[in-house]
Amino acid sequence: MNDLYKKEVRTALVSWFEEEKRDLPWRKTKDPYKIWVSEVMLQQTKVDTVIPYYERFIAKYPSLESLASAEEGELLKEWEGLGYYSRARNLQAGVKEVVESYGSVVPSNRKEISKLKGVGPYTAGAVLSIAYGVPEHAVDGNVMRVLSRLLLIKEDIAKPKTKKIFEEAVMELIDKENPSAFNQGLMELGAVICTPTKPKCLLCPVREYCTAFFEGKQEELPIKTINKKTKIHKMKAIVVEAKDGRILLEKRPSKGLLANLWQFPMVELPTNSHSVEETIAHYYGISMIKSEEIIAFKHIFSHLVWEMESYEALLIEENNLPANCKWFTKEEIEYQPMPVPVLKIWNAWKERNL
DNA sequence: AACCCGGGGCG
DNA sequence: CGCCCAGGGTT
Repeated sequence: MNDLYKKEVRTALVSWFEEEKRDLPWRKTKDPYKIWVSEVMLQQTKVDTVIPYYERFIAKYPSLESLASAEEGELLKEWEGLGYYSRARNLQAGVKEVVESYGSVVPSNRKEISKLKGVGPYTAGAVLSIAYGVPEHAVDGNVMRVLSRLLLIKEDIAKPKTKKIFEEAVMELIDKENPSAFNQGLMELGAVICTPTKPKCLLCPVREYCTAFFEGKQEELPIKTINKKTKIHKMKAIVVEAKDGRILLEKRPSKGLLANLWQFPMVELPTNSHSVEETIAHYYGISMIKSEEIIAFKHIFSHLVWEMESYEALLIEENNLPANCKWFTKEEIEYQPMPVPVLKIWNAWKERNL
């Protein structure tokens, strides 16, 4: 890359961004805390989904201090549906560190900000450049895709080592006068123009500098090796209502998938020798007089699929429950953060019974 | 370096 | 329905 090429690329990118950028809530502020929150949410979810979550979250927790002192259950309820719940916990842990050890000022250098829980190389660079105007790289999947095409980088982006190549490329190209617009411009380009499939090259502000476009290879980049196969778990869940109207919930293990969240009692299929209802009733030590299928759906994420069916059941008598089970009033359930598949069961059940 | 962690969207 | 997307933490 010669100096003229670099200058022309960053000028074209930054002016395009300033001109065309989408009007997003977190682009109205330079508050490092709010930028931080938005970046954590955007790591896992598309912009359109994040917007309402971000608005509610900032309204409820407008400052570092308010989030630091938040009750965890309430925090997770705000996060409900976003997934990756450990990131909400890590975000709060990081925010607490800032309040307690940095006088409520988010650090403005990579070394210190990277010590915060949940702040990795990407988030560090994003907050530093966007909130503080520090010329630091913020390489995410969008940036790797854009640069692999622009500079015809053929390394496998699935390999951890490869990210360093892109970080160095960003540090060479970055606009030191406006690192915020430069980094956001790369990501915006990846989001709206330089998309994974069918990139809109004819609308691209840096098309004339794009090596892959010149060679007609933009659809072949980036190179990425395939990921692993999906595991399938078929589950059946039941909604058990006691005579006093309370509902039985079970707490998930403290580690692993959806750690510590509450769900309806469920068993993995197939069950042999007994019906699903009998198996569940036996396992949880309860009795049921009827069960009826009300909903079926599946829940997908990168390496696992649940196929769940919900049953409703009626409790005749309470026996000794497993230690991780508890009766909740219907009101209490509304304040309980739950996985989306469990929520769907609950909403379907309510629609039929309340 | 490999694996784990949700949920949504697309063809 | 199969497939893709993605950054940080843990092992």
